[in-house]
Amino acid sequence: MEARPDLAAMMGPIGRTLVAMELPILREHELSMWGYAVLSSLDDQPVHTQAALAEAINADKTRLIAVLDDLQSAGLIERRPAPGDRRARVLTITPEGRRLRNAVQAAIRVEEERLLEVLPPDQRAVFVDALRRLSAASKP
Amino acid sequence: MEARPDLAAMMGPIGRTLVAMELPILREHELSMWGYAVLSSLDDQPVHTQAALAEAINADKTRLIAVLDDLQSAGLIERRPAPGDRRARVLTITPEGRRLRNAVQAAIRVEEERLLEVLPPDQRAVFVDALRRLSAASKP
DNA sequence: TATTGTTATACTCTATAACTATA
DNA sequence: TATAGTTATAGAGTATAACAATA
Repeated sequence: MEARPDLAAMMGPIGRTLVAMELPILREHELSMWGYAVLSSLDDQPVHTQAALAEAINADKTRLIAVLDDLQSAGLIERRPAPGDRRARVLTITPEGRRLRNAVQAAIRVEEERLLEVLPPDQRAVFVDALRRLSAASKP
Repeated sequence: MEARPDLAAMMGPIGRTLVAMELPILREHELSMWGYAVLSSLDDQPVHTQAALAEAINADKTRLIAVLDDLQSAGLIERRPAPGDRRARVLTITPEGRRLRNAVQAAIRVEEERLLEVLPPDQRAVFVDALRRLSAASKP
């Protein structure tokens, strides 16, 4: 067993660097971190209840409400009553929301690739693929 | 440019899984997350001011004080006045502190390796090495 | 004047409980 | 009775400001 720092001890600084890199980009687009998470989640497919969205992005459903209010009043998402259940709200991203989300993600991607440049070229794809596998296995 | 989730979006769930895995181990040894971070930092070498320790583990110096009080009264660290500067305190880990730290880290390592089993064997070392490079580059 | 450790205070984020309207 | 969304409240964690001792 080789000596190395704990995984969490290594991931902490990387995570802080990623957040510090994203915050200016988000602020430039007048979007909060949670707002961006919501847009990213809705970009894949519409969600049929706010509770489901909260669980999908690991947020508290009570905390999401102000976020959704802001996104809706900014015209980035739509909150329509669900056809079958008048309690629920169907959440969809608007074309403008998708445009904004794509712009933000593209800017973030540029910075991410810059960070990944500290890795030997043949390690980069392996690292990203490993992250994908581990995050998929960490869903619960 | 291949499509993939943001790095932060993938690291979030992994980080939560790691924390959820560590908490029971820490509780079993009656150690807080910050206490473990302090012991791990001091295990490498003594630190000559509390402020330096705070910066090393990315903590607020005011928040560290209660943590150090607990560790000291548990006999896991020593806080001695610095020879040259009577304001400062030299922080050292005790033999018992080192024993505890090693036990906790060994238990964490077992669980980490179990998580890494979702990766193809030839990806594991690459992933850990990439984490090490990225965290080293994320120090500021 | 600046720094070390400390205490006290304020603030942010998050979770808990309670309410309404539907089912 | 249970669930979706909402609101209001309480709690944990964190940062900010101010202090005494020393440099």
